[in-house]
Amino acid sequence: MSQRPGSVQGLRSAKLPREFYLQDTLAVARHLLGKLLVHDAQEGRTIGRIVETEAYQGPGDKAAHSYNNLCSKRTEIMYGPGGHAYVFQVYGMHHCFNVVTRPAGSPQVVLIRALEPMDGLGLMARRRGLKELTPSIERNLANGPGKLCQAMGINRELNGEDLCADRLYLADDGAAIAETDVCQTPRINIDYAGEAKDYLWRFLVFDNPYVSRPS
DNA sequence: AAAATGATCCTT
DNA sequence: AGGATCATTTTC
Repeated sequence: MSQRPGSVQGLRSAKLPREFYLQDTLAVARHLLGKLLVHDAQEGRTIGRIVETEAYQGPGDKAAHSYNNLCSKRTEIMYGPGGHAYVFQVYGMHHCFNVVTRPAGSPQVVLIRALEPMDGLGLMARRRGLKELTPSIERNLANGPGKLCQAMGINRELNGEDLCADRLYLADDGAAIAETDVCQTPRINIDYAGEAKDYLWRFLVFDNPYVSRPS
């Protein structure tokens, strides 16, 4: 079954414009819920709907890689303009995909933590090293930052990628998450971050089966 | 040059 | 609860 570029399952979808990413980081994290993440790779197209995010708000945020304006080879992409990919490797084996927010000079990002698989599920399963696709496996395809990168084929080669271009981008297909369906919790695995560990900067869709951890 | 540290995932 | 596994960062 073929699909026109710019359309998903028959519905027209619009790529998010640069201005979207320049907003306040908490607003970006909130409004990325329900949006589509699209990767057009050589091996095929994969699409997932975002159901969980975390905001990392720059120099004053002890959990952020850019805390204290730390700028290194790894973090330099965060210091550029919003709307670019920040991809890094953790624990030597997993990748994390972040969206850079705010104008240049303000090193803030939103970590994408979980997706509901929408298209290219076979390819996602193959990349994840899974043989079959049961509903239970489908829920485990992209319910974590490392797993979604593996399923979507996102690695450091895509670090710095312009999300307003055609390879890797986010899109709005008209689906909206109601305020009453948005949960906020502390961020995951940042116990080292002092008082910042309690900030409610994780956003997830209430009762959604594709999140990394239930609300 | 060497040691420490993970924005994770999988198995027990 | 613990181990895998290694790039990046921090410390000597």
